[in-house]
Amino acid sequence: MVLTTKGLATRQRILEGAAAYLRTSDPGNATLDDIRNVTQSSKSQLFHYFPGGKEELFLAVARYEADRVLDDQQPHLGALDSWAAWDRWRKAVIARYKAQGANCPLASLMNQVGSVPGAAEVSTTLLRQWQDHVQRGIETMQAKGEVSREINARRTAAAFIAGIQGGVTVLRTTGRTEHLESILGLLIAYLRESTAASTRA
Amino acid sequence: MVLTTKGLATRQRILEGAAAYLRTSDPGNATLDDIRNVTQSSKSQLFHYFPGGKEELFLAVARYEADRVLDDQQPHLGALDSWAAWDRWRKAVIARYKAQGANCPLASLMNQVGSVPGAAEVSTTLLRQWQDHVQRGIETMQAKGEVSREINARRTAAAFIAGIQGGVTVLRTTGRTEHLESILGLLIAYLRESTAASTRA
DNA sequence: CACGTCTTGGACTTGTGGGTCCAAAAAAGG
DNA sequence: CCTTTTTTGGACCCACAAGTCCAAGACGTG
Repeated sequence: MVLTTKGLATRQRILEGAAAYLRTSDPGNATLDDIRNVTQSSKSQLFHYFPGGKEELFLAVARYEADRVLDDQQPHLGALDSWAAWDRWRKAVIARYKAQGANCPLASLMNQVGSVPGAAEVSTTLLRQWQDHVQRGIETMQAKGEVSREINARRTAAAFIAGIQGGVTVLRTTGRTEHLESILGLLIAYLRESTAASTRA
Repeated sequence: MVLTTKGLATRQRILEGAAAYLRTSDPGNATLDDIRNVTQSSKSQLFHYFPGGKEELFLAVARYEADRVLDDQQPHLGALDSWAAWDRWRKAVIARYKAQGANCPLASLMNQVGSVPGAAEVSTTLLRQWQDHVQRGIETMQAKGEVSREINARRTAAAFIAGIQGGVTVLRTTGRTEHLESILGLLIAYLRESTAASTRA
């Protein structure tokens, strides 16, 4: 399939329109007709630009959204080199998910891991990149002597990822940000207190 | 609707069969015909015992599964009164979810929070009960002087819930228990180290 | 302008799955 | 037993949504 400028524009319009729509409604119940309406396109356009149909389109949206997740945490996530930076990052994460509320496109994606092939790969990649950033942040703090060297950076970064995911899950379920704020605060406190704790070990 | 003994038995057969089936397959794609096959029942039986149709049946399954979640953590969860007890609980949680793997009935339930009315109530109730148990455990340890009184039991219990949820989410997505083990270990370590930390505060 | 390719509209097909209905079988009850 | 109520089987209906198809429109190129 060769695409002209016009074709690419249409494809992009569909992709972004679909992403925006899926962000405001349960992807599980979304239909191609919904996408068609919201993107002002026809059935043939949908299948022309996404020959794999619904599955291909939704996966493309998932990839698109996965990029946004990390972007929304920048520049903080990429430079966790002081407690102030960690704090800004914490607030950015909370703000992002508070604004997003009950509609987490990535969460819906993860639910399709079982049914849609490529979904596992997309979400696993995202989680890994996310975790890598946090791990680098911890290691940076260790290099500066702000975090004990006894902390296992990789394992602790994994805990951060789990904590955030869970906080978001609870937020999506109950509508309260309390859990997310609590776990993030606790994890950072754990890091900060590690220097003192390490003198006891 | 008045049910005889036989009727109740049939209803129960459907409920448990559906629960077992939904545990081994993505509830999002499950159909009433699937349930019909696996429970050896007819359409009329399904609608006779669950007049609300699919929604009512699935919600009943959700309630049924929600009870199992806490039961599977007993008796440990109900008596978090020593570090050994916390450790047994930790292992029970990990074992439960490791065995369950990618199919978490509750997770699927939470995804329907948006679309199915009663779903939010069921999962919120479960999370609250779960959190209450943990909170009581923390308070018990505080009473015994094993955990610093400066720890906010409620907030920390919330962090545990978020951590576990997230660990399970990652497990469902990637198939690895690493994150769940990491966050649980970290949270308990945080509690244990709090006594020492409080002497600094 | 003419030709081929890319793009688009939308009618149509097809499969599927939730839900309805009725008549027959089985119990319960007197 | 006979009547009434509950239980059951499964054919049927209907709506909806994914995907197909073709003809027409737009656009670039020689």
